[in-house]
Amino acid sequence: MIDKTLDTSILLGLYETAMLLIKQNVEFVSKQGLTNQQWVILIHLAKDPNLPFLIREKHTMPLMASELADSLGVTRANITNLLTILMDKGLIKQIEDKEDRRKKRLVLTPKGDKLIKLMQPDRKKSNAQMLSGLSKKEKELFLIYIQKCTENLQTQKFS
Amino acid sequence: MIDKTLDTSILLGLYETAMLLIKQNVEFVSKQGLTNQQWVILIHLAKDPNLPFLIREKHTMPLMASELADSLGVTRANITNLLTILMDKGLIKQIEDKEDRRKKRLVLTPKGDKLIKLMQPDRKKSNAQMLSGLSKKEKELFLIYIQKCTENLQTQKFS
DNA sequence: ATTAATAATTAATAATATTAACTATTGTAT
DNA sequence: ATACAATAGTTAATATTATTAATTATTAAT
Repeated sequence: MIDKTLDTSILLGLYETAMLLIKQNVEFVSKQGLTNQQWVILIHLAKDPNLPFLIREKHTMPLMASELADSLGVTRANITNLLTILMDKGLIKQIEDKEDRRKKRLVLTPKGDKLIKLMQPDRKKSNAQMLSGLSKKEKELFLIYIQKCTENLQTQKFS
Repeated sequence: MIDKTLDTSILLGLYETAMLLIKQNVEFVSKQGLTNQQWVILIHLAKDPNLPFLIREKHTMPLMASELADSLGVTRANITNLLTILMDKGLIKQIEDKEDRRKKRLVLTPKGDKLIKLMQPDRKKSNAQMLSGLSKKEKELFLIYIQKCTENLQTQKFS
């Protein structure tokens, strides 16, 4: 018999919430012909200041594929596939790095930029709906708890 | 330019935390030759009282495949595949429902039960580590916020 | 008695991601 | 200066995970 604990209830709760959240997002972005992963790449290139990866690390130069792989937690090969699709759609383009010719910097095209801007209002509405019923103070605490978890999960790797 | 908001920071934070959490769990359960989904099914059959699905709905009878599909948010066909693997491994078994012969109830075998019990100590340790640095009071608030999100995400479907 | 609904399964396929091998370029250590 | 390692990206083959559509069996509803 497994006992009921706060820790495990939180973990399984987080898991379920994230699954629902992804499902909803898949629905949202598929209206624009995007997959969830493609969308996440686009908001990275749009420098969304809410992205944990961009909060933790300052990036003055445009991102490259390997940095996206880091942030999304997938392989570079996978990122290559996703970027090819986004380039075929004309939403992003690669720029060669003059200083290091191995690197390719990634930026939104005007079309990609326009698409992200177009989706913003509905996106914000849907995000607000997910958190409705929580006060500003509660949301601030919520964010702190989430960030604490991420921190713990990332340092755990080295134990 | 996308603006920084509490709502979106929380949403993207949740997303990242869940991805890290799943990665860690995949590592944990793969040591026992399980995938993440297989593991989630096993703790359902072990009646883990921390599972949101089991908190929301009382189940006196053993679960059936369609209920698992509901809880995991996947198709019944997918569940069938997962159950076949778990039965081949001898971790679960099907029991025919006498009252309704369409239904098949799912239970752990002694081997499956033993495996779950064996994994519990490490599981609890890892869950505690994810939440280290948070007080009991903070954890209680955290759980309430998570449950509020799930609620909001589930009612949003009908808008 | 017929039709609809529910439960589970099967087969084919879609999607998503990984591994391993390869090219090109840059960094490092003799 | 040369050799070796490391980084960045790509490609091809494959693994995985999940879905859709069709099928069987059983039960519910009209």
